[in-house]
Amino acid sequence: MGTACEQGEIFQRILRGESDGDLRSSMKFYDFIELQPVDNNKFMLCASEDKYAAVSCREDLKNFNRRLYELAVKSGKPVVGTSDAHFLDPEDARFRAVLQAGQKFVDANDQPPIYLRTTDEMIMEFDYLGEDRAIQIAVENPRLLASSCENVRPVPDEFCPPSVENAREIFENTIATRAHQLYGEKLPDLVAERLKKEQQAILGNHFESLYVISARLVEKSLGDDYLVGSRGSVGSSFAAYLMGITEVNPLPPHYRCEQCDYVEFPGDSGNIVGIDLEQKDCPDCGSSLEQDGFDIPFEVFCGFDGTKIPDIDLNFSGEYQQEIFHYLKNFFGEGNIFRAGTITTISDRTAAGFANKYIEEYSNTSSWAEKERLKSGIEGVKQNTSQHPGGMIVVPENRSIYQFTPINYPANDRDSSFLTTHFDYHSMEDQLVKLDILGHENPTQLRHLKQLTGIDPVTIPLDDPQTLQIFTDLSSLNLTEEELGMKVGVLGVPEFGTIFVRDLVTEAAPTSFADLVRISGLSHGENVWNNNARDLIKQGRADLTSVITCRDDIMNYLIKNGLPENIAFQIMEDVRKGKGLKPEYIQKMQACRVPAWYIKSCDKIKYLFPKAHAAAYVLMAFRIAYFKVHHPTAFYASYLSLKADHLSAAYICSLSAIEERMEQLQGIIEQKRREGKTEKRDEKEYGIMEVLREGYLRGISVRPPRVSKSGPFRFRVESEQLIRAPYVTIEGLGNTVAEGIEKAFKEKRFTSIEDLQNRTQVNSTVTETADGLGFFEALPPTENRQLF
DNA sequence: CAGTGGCACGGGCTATC
DNA sequence: ATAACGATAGCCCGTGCCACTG
Ligand SMILES: Nc1nc2c(ncn2[C@H]2C[C@H](O)[C@@H](COP(=O)(O)OP(=O)(O)OP(=O)(O)O)O2)c(=O)[nH]1
Ligand SMILES: [Mg+2]
Ligand SMILES: [Zn+2]
Repeated sequence: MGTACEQGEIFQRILRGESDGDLRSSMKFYDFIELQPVDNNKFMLCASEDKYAAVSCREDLKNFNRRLYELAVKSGKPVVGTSDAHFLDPEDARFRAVLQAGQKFVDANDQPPIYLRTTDEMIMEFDYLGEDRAIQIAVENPRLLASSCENVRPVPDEFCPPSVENAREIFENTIATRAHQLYGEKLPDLVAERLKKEQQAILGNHFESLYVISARLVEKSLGDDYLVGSRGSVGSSFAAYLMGITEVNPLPPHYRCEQCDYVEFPGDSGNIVGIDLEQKDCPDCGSSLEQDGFDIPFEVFCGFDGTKIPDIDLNFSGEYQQEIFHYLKNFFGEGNIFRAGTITTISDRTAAGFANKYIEEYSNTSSWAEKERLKSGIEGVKQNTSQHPGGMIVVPENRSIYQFTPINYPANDRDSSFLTTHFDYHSMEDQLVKLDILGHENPTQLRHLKQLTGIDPVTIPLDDPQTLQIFTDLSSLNLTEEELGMKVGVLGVPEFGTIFVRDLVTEAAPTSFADLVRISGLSHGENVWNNNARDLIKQGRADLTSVITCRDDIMNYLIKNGLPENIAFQIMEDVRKGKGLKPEYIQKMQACRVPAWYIKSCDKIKYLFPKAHAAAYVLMAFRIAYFKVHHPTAFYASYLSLKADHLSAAYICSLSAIEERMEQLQGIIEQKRREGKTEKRDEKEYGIMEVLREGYLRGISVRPPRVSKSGPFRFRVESEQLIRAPYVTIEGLGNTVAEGIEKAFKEKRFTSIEDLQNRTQVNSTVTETADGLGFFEALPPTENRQLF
């Protein structure tokens, strides 16, 4: 425990003029006394505060240090020279100034010289105490201090998995029972071998508890009638499939009989997934066979040698995420579950803003290079802490969170029901396990669709031809390309509806479920489709089945070409993280006659899905698409009530309002893009409007609920002819001023739209439409909002 | 009725899966 | 390098409004 700088207790006492005796007794608490260079305290000479009034020259500052030294010696405490370093080199003071200017400090340019002194510099700083003492302070005592510290390892380095009672038994029993349920009394060799391999790896790496608790979470959610979406690489695990953690079956495409034990792996069905197999009846009992299997290697999840520590990802309904958090906390206990924290840094835009501001206020340079220098100098500086989207860290019973990280309330909110780790989870990922409990809207939407139609999403036929057709043309939607302005009917289908994916779908022309999985892979990550697969297909060098569409493609292909398994795996991992290919890997690939285009393709990819994730997402997308084709009203209703909770009634009733809004949004989006803004709310709203518009074109009657007011509109005319329409609560619509203003407009209380705009003080842009008014701005969202 | 503290909302930026 | 990965969410700040206070 050292005495710190002039803000520390001891120095403050000196400034207050305390006696030697008092100072010495205060010093007892500390292990060593710090002396800092006098220039560190130079600011006192011209500071206006009272406590510095008596400090008038450098000699005064030296005298402070002389006195500290004497008292320390008398108290038997070692004196250590410290520089109070806030930056490394003197010239780095500029970066600190930029940071402070950005945070509205005044006089940011007045920086004390708090850089790291070299030994020689440090000796010089204390020469007024005499050379021997200076050396003692700068060299000998710091060494003494360092040597008195034992060798400590602040954080354990071994893997500390949580333990769930009987986890091994539960794990083994569950997968065995379920395997026999699905694949019969005697498991086919392929199934048995896969299970054995996974079981060994999972138990060997102490992962069974994570499987068991994940299964429990899914069970809990399903029990509360909230379906769970699969996600992540865990769909590569057959054991996970058997435990209900994922609905992705990683076995090769196969048939299986629900009524008897018949199982068939047709083999060599390379380009398709189980869903695409031709339908057929059980040769043993005649009932219609089930088809499944996406053909995914377990190693994508776990690696070959057990060094990869995977996580388990789950998509819960956003509405239900908190519920699961609490369930997890109750399961492991308050002190064992923490939400992972994240650390916000000063990044591109903020750094640029700070640099600009600094230059504007403190410097007159117009040099682009200097601006970039200042910007890059502050990039990456920690700014704030925040909450991880869904990462929950599990601390085993025999450990304490403090062995790994401090913890804190998110955003200093003491009412928060969760604490977050102060360090991000990467600092403890090799020690503790993390469950990724993400919130997503798909499960919520499917839940609504189930409620609206009575159809259970899991029963939806995944080979429904009309649903598959929307990825080709608009025939299933009874629309024309002219009407809709696009060739395919994927608007509103999750992760398929954006212009980029629409064009991709159009170009790639999928004809099977397997193709959809490929497209899902191709449409996520930079340089997977554009500048890559797309060109290769155009040039005829490859086709949809041979380009790289997901991580697994790479690993499988390289192993097939004769690369060692672990190298193939490592290359896959580097590629999926966008690291490009190391020269040694390129050599190895060339040695195995991997074609140049393939190597280049790997090298360009910036991010790549695992097939398991693509499959999981296509399953969800396909079901939502099924509703879109066969139950359109329910589809648009569920979509809009989830996504468009900001639309006012008048807006929803008018096609012209929608189209005008779309036009307006395009302008805003374009401008933001030009300015390099990162905010995407307008783009999101545009996407919603596209779906809304499509609903109209399909003749769907999308109407707001009949508004039953919870009270009369408060609507009054102020003396200065300013109409105020305070928020009123309308059941089902939440708080809105829209209705009241529209009513006033219809009563001709405004002379024009401009008049309305001027006198209502509504922030929205208002336009007149055929059937009312359009309000183009977000209104307060409400809970439990039902539009239909 | 001026002053003020607090809240809601929109917008900007960042993190993460 | 060519426009394009999609989705979800948290935190902070400025602004405007409102209720409360004295
Ligand atoms: N579109 C998109 N999806 C992502 C991105 N990062 C992650 N995801 C999705 C796909 C992942 O499979 C899923 C889970 O993310 P994880 O970080 O857990 O990685 P993943 O499970 O794929 O691999 P892992 O075995 O956990 O290392 O979330 C991304 O940058 N873009
Ligand atoms: Mg994962
Ligand atoms: Zn049968």
